[in-house]
Amino acid sequence: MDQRIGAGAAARGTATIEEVAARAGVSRSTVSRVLGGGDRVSAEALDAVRRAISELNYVPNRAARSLASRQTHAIALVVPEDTTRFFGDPFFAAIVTGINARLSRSDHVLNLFIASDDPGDKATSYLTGGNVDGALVASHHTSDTFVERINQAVPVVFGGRPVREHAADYYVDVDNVEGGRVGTRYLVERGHRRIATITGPLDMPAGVDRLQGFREVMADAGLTPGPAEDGDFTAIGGADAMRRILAAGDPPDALFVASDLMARGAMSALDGAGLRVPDDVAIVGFDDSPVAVSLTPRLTTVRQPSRLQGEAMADVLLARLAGGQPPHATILQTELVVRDSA
Amino acid sequence: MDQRIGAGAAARGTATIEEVAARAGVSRSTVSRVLGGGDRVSAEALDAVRRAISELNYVPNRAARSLASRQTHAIALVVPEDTTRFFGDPFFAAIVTGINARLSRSDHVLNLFIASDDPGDKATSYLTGGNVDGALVASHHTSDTFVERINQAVPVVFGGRPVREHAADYYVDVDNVEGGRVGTRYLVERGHRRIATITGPLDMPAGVDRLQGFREVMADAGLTPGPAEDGDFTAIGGADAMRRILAAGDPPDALFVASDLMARGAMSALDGAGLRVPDDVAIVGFDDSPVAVSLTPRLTTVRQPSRLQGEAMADVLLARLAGGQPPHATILQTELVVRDSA
DNA sequence: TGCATCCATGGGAGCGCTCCCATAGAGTCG
DNA sequence: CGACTCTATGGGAGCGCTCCCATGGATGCA
Repeated sequence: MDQRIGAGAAARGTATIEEVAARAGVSRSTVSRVLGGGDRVSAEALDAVRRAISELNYVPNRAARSLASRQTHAIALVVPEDTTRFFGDPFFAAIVTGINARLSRSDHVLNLFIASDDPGDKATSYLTGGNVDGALVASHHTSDTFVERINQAVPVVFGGRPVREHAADYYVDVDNVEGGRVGTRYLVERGHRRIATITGPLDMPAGVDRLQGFREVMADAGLTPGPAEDGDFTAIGGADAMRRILAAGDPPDALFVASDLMARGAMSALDGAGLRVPDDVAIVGFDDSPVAVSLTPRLTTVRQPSRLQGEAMADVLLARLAGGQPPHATILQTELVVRDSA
Repeated sequence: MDQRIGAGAAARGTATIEEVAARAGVSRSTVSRVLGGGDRVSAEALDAVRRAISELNYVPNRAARSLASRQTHAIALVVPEDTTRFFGDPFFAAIVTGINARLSRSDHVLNLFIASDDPGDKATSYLTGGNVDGALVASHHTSDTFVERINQAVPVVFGGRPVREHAADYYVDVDNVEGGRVGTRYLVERGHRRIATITGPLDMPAGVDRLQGFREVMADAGLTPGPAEDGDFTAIGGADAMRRILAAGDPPDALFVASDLMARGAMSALDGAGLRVPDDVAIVGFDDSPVAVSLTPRLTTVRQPSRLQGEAMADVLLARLAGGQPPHATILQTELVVRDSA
């Protein structure tokens, strides 16, 4: 109700640092030191302050702290324009979960920005205007100009290798080339010979790298790679790509598909064409997202540690903010999960 | 690079309000008034200030503003524990998009909180500690104790009717009962008689309400409702529910399914049982999320305006914060989208 | 013409915190 | 034992803004 707004504004009078100090019988400065980690504070003082804090249920005022320290303790999560797609993909869901998990162990808050490339955009000027300490960019497409601008204004960590990679950039990625190799190698080892692939968009490093892994293994095995069709990392795109592959004649006996979602599309297209998985066509996906086990047959897939990737992104950014020297590139390993589709 | 951190901290010296004032030849106060909406400011002053702002590329310092105004201009989006599910559902993706769209037109920022029910939880004390102006709660399950606590500390708007509805609560929901009626009525009008339903979890209002709509129409039509099985709003749950319905014997000739995701599961189970959609069993889903059109046959479904729901949630909260008197309940209408599955 | 009223404007005070410097007391060392 | 160092502590200043009140000029009305 409305009085709750009023009450909120009043109850907002959470204790201040002065009140905590008074109760603990120390000065403001000592409380501040305790808040900052408890260095240079005697054991008794530390104890008294901690007790006062919990008795008064004291929560430091972020605004005051930011103003004085010139740090915002806020981190932006910048999400590419196409939100529905972003959130609709379990891969991103896992990343966000990981970021959050790491951040909840720090005293930073996550600000969510659905970024548009609108020049003079409010969000951009907010980010470059000193209102966040750093940004996590989950864009997997061309690093639009606004990302460049943000990258110049505050420390940024990219999820996935940036499109226009710059030596100064920081990013956390999965070893997509090796993932592509692992998935393809499994198919080769199982005796498949006519192996096609459905790729991610080739303007995205993840799409390119997985395809490269596929090609390397095929070449090493002395096999001619089957068709490679772009499935756009979506279920619909995967189905379309599958139909194009089938329309080309000479159906493959196996398929390396660069995402689980696309594999789902491919499987339904295969089904429509009367082909059976894995008997007629074996399929290996990529992600090991929840959809992998929801399919029939359950999908054999290359697992990428997406949640971990989110945590690592936050980790690297936090390390940079703390003045550390984290590596520019953090590469996480993939793992094959064998189920029923291959 | 690291010097970028330093540069950032220095470049952080975005112009201050005083600098803008000096450049515009007015006082700090006048600039502040312009920032606050430009009331009580002469046309010339207004113009000069606006020009100075854009020339200096001035962005107000949020921390200082918050500290002085005792408003944080931050709004929390509280997401239930189960993140993967939350983000994995396109329904929620649409809601988040809507919230963001509305907020980007205000000067509020969105803080994302993946809430755990951990008592003494950092996030909870942050939220109740006066660090946000209000919260949007996307929980569709039991309103856990932490939500209660937040609800007492700051203005909250719920997405969906709260489980334990309280007269003082604000929420934005879809007319689920009517949606259930619309979907079922279509099936009845098409001549189907043995109509079963797959429901959402019955501890969620959306699950209960859609079922109620289904039952009402069946009763009005003088039909005996077929089995109602809980599909948990997931694809897997939908498939399981479908199998249970089939196992009960006497297969229905139509199905009202309370979400598109569950409809997808149901369709694959039907397919496994050798039954054809819509010839053997007609299906009406609920949501009209992207999966509806990705299915074969494309799903006839009850569209709910999820993006709009997100916008409305933000709208109501903003209105409350501005001291307005928005209605406690905002109910959005559904609409039948006829495609190929029924 | 005089006085009340209104408006645009300027400046002081203060939001709650951190940072820096000063200080007192306790050790340490030659 | 004096000079020095080190540690814990307190308090002033100031972060950049908003809010409130005072001011002076313009306007309205009798």
